[in-house]
Amino acid sequence: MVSMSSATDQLNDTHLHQVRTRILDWYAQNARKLPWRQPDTTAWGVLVSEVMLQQTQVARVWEPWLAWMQRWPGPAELAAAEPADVLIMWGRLGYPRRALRLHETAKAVVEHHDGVLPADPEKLLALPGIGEYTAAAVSSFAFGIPEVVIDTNVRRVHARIFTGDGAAAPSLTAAERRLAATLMPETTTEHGVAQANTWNVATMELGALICTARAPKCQECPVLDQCAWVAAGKPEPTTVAKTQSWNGSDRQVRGAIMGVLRAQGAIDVVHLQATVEATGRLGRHVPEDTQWNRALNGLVADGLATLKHEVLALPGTEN
DNA sequence: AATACGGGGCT
DNA sequence: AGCCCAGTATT
Repeated sequence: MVSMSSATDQLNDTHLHQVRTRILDWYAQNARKLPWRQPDTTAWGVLVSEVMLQQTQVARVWEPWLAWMQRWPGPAELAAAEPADVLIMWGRLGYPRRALRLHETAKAVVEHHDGVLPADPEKLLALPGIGEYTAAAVSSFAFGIPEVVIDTNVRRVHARIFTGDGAAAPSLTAAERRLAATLMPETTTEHGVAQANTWNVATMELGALICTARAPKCQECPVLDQCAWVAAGKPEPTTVAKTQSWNGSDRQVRGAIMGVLRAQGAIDVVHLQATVEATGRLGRHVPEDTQWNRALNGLVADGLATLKHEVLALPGTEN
């Protein structure tokens, strides 16, 4: 394993320039024509795509993004929507709290930014559901501000090419931020700024299409002969992220309840029992009372479900 | 620094 | 049966 400091030490201008050029050229030839990359996409549309893409793959976001933008083209339209409709429209994208945060952001943009999404990454960061990655991504992709964009793809690509590791560390480190900043093209000219923004998306694209987490397509990689990880014989990653269990988890139960609520066309839990009985079952996993109540109370507390009337009997909770 | 938080697709 | 995914917020 090569340490981060020695990796940056061996970065000479020629090597870095070649890596940049090859990845930028590769992107020019291989970029996917994603709907949110169309030139007429608004900054708001870019934000919507980025929020949907948080922990959700491109293939699953494609159609929902199109339908969403058709229904709510801008922050004003979304701000005027009912939270229940927003959650139902979110569908099965996962992590439905993202939909709620996006709705809150739309309202904040209307209220505090004259209905115009700000370009400043710090202002974006202050909006709900927008963190370090999304703020930088929207600034760079939608507004052409050369922020350093670091997502899971970028981290893996940098780790392999420059550090020689098969995978990035479990969480983003200061060393990774420094390296990523060092790798950005100079932004002293207008052309440099444009190149820096393309560098951001090109590195992400390389990670998504070629330098994938499992079974990377190294034979098709434009920087195969400049990759520190390949040069080291592609050693297996030392750190393996532990996977969170799913079967029987609260998340599974919460997700199943949300599925029933979407199917009934309303997020109020008053009719939940009737819906569950009418549709047969909640899912494969039948929760115990305590877990059912914990999940339901959690959803209500999170604003993902509403309790407009007192619920007299929930499935399995009648005494 | 750890943990909670969906859901589906791929190996 | 794991592993992974254009992360964020909370503890």
